[in-house]
Amino acid sequence: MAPKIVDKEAKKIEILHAAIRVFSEKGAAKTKMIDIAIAAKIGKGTIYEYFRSKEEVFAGTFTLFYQGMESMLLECVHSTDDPEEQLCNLVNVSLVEMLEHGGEFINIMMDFWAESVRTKNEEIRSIINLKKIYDEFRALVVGILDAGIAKGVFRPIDSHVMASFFIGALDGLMLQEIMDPGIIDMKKAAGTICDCFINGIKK
Amino acid sequence: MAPKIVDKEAKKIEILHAAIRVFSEKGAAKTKMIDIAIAAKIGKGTIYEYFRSKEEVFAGTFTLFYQGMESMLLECVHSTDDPEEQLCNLVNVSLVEMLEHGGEFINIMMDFWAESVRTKNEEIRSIINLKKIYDEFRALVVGILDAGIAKGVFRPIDSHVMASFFIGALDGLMLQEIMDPGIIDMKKAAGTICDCFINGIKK
Amino acid sequence: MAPKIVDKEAKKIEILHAAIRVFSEKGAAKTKMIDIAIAAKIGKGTIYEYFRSKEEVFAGTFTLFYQGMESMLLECVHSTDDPEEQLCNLVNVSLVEMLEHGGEFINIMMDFWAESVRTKNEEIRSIINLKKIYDEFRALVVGILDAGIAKGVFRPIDSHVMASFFIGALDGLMLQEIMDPGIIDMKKAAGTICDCFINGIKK
Amino acid sequence: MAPKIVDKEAKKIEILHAAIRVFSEKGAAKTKMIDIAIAAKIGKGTIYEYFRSKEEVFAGTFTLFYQGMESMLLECVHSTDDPEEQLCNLVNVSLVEMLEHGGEFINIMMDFWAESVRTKNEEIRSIINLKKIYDEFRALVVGILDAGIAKGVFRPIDSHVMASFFIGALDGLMLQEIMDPGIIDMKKAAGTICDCFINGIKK
DNA sequence: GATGAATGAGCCTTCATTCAT
DNA sequence: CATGAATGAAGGCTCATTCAT
Repeated sequence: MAPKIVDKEAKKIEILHAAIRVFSEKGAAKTKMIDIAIAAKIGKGTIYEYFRSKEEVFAGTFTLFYQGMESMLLECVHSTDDPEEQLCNLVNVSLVEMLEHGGEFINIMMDFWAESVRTKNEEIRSIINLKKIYDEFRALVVGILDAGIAKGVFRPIDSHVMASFFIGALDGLMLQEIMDPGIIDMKKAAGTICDCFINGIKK
Repeated sequence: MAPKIVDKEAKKIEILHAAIRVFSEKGAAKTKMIDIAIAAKIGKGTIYEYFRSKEEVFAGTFTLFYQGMESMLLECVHSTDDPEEQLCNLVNVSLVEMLEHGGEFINIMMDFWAESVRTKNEEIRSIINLKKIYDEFRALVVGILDAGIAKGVFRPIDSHVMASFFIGALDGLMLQEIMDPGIIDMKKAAGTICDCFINGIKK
Repeated sequence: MAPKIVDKEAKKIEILHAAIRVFSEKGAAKTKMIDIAIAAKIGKGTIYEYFRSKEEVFAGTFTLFYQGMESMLLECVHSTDDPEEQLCNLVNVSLVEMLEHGGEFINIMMDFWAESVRTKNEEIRSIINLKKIYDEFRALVVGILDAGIAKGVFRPIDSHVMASFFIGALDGLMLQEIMDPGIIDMKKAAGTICDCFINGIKK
Repeated sequence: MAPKIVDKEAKKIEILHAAIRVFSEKGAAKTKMIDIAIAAKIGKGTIYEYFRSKEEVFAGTFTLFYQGMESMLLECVHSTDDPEEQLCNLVNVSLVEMLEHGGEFINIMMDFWAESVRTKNEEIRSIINLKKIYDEFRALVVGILDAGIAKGVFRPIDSHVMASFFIGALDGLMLQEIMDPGIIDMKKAAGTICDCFINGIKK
């Protein structure tokens, strides 16, 4: 029984990874179930053994994405106590690592954004809840900034606005990278931005 | 003859505005031609008197958007010679004005991003050419930064990376505003960001 | 008043000739009202000043066709009393003259055939009544053949079957000419066929 | 695997037969996909599992028709060496057998003629290539006639014109039968025509 | 009268989902 | 369990017809 469940779960993840590949390439709206099936090397009907609908597959990819992102971010923050270093870690992880290890997620993110804003399906809305996730992300950064301010490392800036700005910059850079892959030297950008951002708020 | 042309063109624009409203609300993929027709208070078939296909309507909304944006940005830059002021103008226009006067465009922008990256239709690709538009936008900001560096107002930072960062931050902030309207006090944010950004690169 | 009516009638005929051109080229089913309007160099709506529907235009072209054909055939027969000559005249008129002066009719005839067999519209059926027309045509030929038999010029063949054969051959040759224009040297064919046909039934 | 292929192919043929029934009754242009689906007792979408478009279904019916006709004609010719008998066989097969066993084909033939002449779709044109088929048919008859002339059975007539005449007569007779079913006693007609035709060219 | 902009019924086609094997 | 053949709801688009000018 137990191994069965594990297998079921493993296959589900497999399908989700296939789905991510296709969503990322074609966009969720233009992806057909058969595309996912082919990418997962299974039959079209099999998907429905693991998911009730296309929307549920989409929601599944989001959950997978979110789990990965969350652990990445927390790791960044927990690896040090220095606010400056924490921010730099976030920049590096977001820009460099994400592009390298999860290029597909970046592309699919556009669909998450769009779906998150517009879906009327309450179940989906509760899963692809980017409002909440951005809130959490902002809270994380606000925490770092406030700690820095408290330590006297940063100027007493408005940490909420600043966090939004910080997160926005990361998203916006990724967006440009998506629109025109290679246009931005991400390693260089990460360095410059850390530098500039810290500079802008340092006491 | 002349009034006829004006009327035809005016109706086209009217339809595009209706389309923008619907695209922005439902997303382009989930928008049906009948939705646009109803929003424009015309018959379904009438749209095809002005556009050859749904895709062409979508491309039309983009062109409308782009024209508005372009003139806005150029206005910002031409109104002064001071690099600092120019950057602040861009921030203000992007965040404050755009949200106020073009809330719909912000929403529809997600569809432009997605379509721009993924469409295989060459004609559409040549119209919704965000790669080119971002290039131009970056060039504009690079010009400002380089002027500031030349004047000795800014540190000798990598202006291309900096421009990407700057533009990214604006996009990213709008994105957060879309995800969660009202979460960011845009007027305040604009001020803080001008301040912080200039601070970060000022000599 | 009188000239008005003449004008109306003249314009109707003009439109019908335009319609014939287009029907003949594209086929009735694939012809659009706008095609006819353009061919007639009038506005789309104007057609409806003269005809109630596309079907009525189609029926009109048929009537025009039928009138022309009928007078042609009768002329053939009335120009001589000799049965052999009458048959040869029919052959010549059908193959040579028709192709030369009414190539368009030949093409459109396929649509008359098809519509005649299949229309369920009783009004149309009563106009495009090829059953009746072929009956008349057969009766005409049967008359010639019977006259020839009575005169002792022809063998006592079954004149009804023979007439069908005769008419069939003319239609069938035109059909081949339509499928592959130029494949048949019609002048030569007319001669050979007169010769052969007469030979086959001559005493 | 093998049985699967057979089944798929069998169902395709089944659909084609249903399509032929409907095309033949309503005409290809006025036939809707749903009509074919109902005639085949399947769902509308199922047709698209076997054919890519309505046009392809139409082309399929033609191929079915052509295969049947070709084997029929060749059989006629191969069953004997006597040119006279070969011609009579052709007459009999065309008129009697075809009407009895393929009445539907006769009706649909009008659509083949029309489509063959007018389609601009190159793929369809290459399938419904009546020009080629009539060429082959004429060549077949020319061969018989030339053999008869060589044997001294037939007069030295122009065999190409004669073949066109012969084939034309068969088509033309079927056409009259379509226009007015039963008007022609085909068995009698076949006999009379064999007789007359042979008589007309016999030495 | 003549026109062409407007209309919506109707059709082809797609694709998510079902279900018999 | 896995599959893919079957399905029909749904949507983009066409075009005959209407009607205000």
